[in-house]
Amino acid sequence: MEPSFVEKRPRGRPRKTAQDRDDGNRRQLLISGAARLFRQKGFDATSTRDIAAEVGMQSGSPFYHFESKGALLYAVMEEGMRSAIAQQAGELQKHEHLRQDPRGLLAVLIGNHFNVLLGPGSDFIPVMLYESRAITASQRALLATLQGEYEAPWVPVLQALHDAGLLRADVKLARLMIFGALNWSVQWYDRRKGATLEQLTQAAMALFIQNPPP
Amino acid sequence: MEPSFVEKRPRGRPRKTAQDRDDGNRRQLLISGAARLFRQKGFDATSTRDIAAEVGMQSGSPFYHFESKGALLYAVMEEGMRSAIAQQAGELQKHEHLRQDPRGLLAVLIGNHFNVLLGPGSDFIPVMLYESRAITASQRALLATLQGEYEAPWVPVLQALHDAGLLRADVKLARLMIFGALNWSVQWYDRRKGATLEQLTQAAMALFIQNPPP
DNA sequence: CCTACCGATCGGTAGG
DNA sequence: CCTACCGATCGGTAGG
Repeated sequence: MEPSFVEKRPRGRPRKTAQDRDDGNRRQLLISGAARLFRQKGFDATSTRDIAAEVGMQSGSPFYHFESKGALLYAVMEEGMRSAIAQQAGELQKHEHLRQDPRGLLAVLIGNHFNVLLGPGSDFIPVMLYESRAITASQRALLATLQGEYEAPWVPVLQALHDAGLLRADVKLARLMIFGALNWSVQWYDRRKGATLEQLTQAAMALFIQNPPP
Repeated sequence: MEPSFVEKRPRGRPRKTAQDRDDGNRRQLLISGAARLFRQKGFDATSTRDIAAEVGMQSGSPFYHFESKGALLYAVMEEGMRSAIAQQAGELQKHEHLRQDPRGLLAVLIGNHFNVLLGPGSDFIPVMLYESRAITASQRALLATLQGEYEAPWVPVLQALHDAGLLRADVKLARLMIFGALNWSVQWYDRRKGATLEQLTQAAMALFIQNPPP
């Protein structure tokens, strides 16, 4: 039998080095640890003690970096949105040659969105999607601005597809339903089995987009 | 100024009559009150005291009817599924003349699903969709059986549409994405403004179903 | 960032 | 079904 007072963390708490004092290092660690737990167990079911333990801190220490548990949740969401916006912009730039091909552009947007939702390190946006009840109205308003920024490139693409007869539904409702179809994948997609993200993208395109008229 | 000790509920607690002792009456009241609050605030953010107050009981009394808060949540979900299954079966029977028309059948299924999600008294299924993290694995397995029962009529309809060239995506992925598109409406649909459920159904049909080949 | 702690709330129960 | 209550947990803080 091991004595019960052995430390669970190897070598006790992390050593303090000059690096550690480097401002936002620990703060970032808290944000990503919180994102992981919020996604796994939900916001309410995750205690600030859980989060502290996840990153090797004592129970009161998260409050040195964040005013409140809610502020930490909001930080997760905001960081998720900002990085998703940047990632999407990068993909669009990489495929700039598709500028006149709304079909190809939609495939790029959908593929990237699946990556944001289900790819590696993809805890932030699912948390934002499924925990928005837990933030304040003014935080929700701030996030809505970022969401508008994220959705902005989709609008002309969907409109062009509509005009070309490749997307028959009302553009606004189509956008809401397409995002629903994609966002829901968080509930059922299993990385280890089933389709790849590319196959998901192809299926989505086949589902939403009409056969080009001959 | 009104004195602050006035009772908020008219006439104090409800009188005990022979009706009230009628077994499942209070139990049902608890289930639907809990459904309303779970949907509004989420499972974790709703206390059993909130639920008791919602139906005019004292704080300990819900536990006379349910073993635990979790059992009450499960009761909400199971009742939601059973009633959705029954409602769907009724709609299909009412439109039996569409037996050879998979397009028409899908419109019936989608229209009914929007009603289950967004229609009057529609708290149960949204709770089931968005609080499944809070139930046990064996409860989840029981619900999965009911969900399979609910989805069963969709499968041959989608397969027939696929065979007819009206649905191009892989049938299983199409089903998952269609449910996603519909279920997500819980997050954005506002009964007071925007489209009717019929318009939603039409938009969904236009989005998913190809133009019939000439 | 840790230690030690507080007040509030919560799910649940005994006893009637 | 109510009254009175318990133990546990939680978000958060003072003081170092």
